[in-house]
Amino acid sequence: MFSLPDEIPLNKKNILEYLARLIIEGKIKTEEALPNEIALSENFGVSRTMVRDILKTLESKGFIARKTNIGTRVMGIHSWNLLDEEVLGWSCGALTQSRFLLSLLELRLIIEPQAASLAALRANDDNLLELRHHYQRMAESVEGANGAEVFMDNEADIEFHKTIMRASGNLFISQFGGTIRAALYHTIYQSNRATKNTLNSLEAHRSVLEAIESRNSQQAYLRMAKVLSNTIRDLGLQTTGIILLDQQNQQ
Amino acid sequence: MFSLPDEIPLNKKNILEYLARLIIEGKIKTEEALPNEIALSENFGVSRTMVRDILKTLESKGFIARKTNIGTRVMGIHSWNLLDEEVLGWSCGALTQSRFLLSLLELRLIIEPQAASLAALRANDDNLLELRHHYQRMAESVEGANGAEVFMDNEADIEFHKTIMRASGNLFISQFGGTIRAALYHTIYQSNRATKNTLNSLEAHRSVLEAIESRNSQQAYLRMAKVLSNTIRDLGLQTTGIILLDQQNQQ
DNA sequence: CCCTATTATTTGTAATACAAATCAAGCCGA
DNA sequence: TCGGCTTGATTTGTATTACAAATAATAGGG
Repeated sequence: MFSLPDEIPLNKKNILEYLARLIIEGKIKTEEALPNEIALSENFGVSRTMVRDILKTLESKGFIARKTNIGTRVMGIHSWNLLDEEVLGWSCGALTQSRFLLSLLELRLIIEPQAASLAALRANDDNLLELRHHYQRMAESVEGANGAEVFMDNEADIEFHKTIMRASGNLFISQFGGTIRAALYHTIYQSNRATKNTLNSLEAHRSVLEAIESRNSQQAYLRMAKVLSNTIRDLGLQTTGIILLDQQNQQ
Repeated sequence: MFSLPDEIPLNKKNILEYLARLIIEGKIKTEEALPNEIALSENFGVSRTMVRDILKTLESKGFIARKTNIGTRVMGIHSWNLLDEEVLGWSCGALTQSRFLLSLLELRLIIEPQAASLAALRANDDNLLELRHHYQRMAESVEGANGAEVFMDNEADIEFHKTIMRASGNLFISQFGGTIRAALYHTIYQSNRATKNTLNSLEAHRSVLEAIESRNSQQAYLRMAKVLSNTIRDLGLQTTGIILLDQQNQQ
């Protein structure tokens, strides 16, 4: 019934990911029932304890629902806990790009400029120090590269954005850090930027940093919006319907 | 060591909530270690199986981390999965109001106007029908009440907001529906609105509905922002640092 | 034909045993 | 004395078995 590729060991993590991907990819359709726990344990050759553990995790991520004597039924995408880091990671590769990636970029475009604005008002000295540190790492990685292939330290990039969200002082916005990590990973995978774009991107990040350091919230907002717009443009996508304050409308 | 009030039966759900609240309220501090599984099972008088089940749930919600031979240590608030509906529900009562509630309202102010804008562009006929239905229920509940005490159907209110988020067509924004439910619950608990405010609120909701129905995204954005601003004002709070397009800046 | 009781199936809980990981202490040798 | 290795103890992780509880399906009686 179910079987993992031979080279993959049958541990909890792998079986979990295998089943999750089957659901995400639609191999197991919504409302369909999974075999009962004993059948699954025999199928995978693991104990029922482990099967239950895996099912419990799938349940907590919103993939399935369980009831006594009903069994396990698969839930639709609207029940999935997409903001969960693992779920997001699995989904990135699987879900047919456009809608998913676009939703993610829209979310960033909504959240991150506001996060930058709040950070400009609320960041403490540690936040500012850390932010500058991450920027330095990005800058050094670009300088260190030779002219031919420009390399940007993606980890530093991710941490830069995460730090801003933490510095926003908003308990909920801080939570999106993990979400962004997966997003950037996927983004970077798709867009192998040209030299010029990388340099532009670095410059754009620097402008955000400086706006926050100088406590100018509106400028931080606008510049972060610019960073994201560039990313979206580089990916050859476009977002419609997000209302952004722009340069002309500055108060 | 740990003990629930006598009147509460010792089932999984109750022990889970009990431990979660201890952590949220700070009775068990961050980085502190919990007793091992056997000790806990003896303490509560349940099997180790159940204790493990509970701990696994706490882990999935970000409250604790577990390692072999290290034991279970409690994590800080930044690890908590605040967007989880249950976590949010427990937190509402426990966390010292101001920071938590303010974060929640900021999040709504960031997300919901944009959701309304997107909904104006993307809502399908079913969405519109459902939205109008929820509005009708709100209106009827107000009309049905006598002059003395005006009653607003909160469930309809919640569903109204959830429907807009679903109609936004954004996979991630849809996820905030559950978050908003808990938020409104808490909000309503605090603010026993005057008659006038209730009528104003109904009117404000109607204006959002009409903007979405007429596919005017910017108007939907502005009017939703108004709804939320009113709520925040009625609670006697104020948000700073959120950048909103306002009437004067209409493009 | 409808209502009720029984049965069967599936998830939920318990108890026990052992495996695996990891920290700490002790030992040994250089 | 220091560093690395071995050994043991502790704690979580996995497996097995048995039984409880919930509920759908079936059979039986009026």
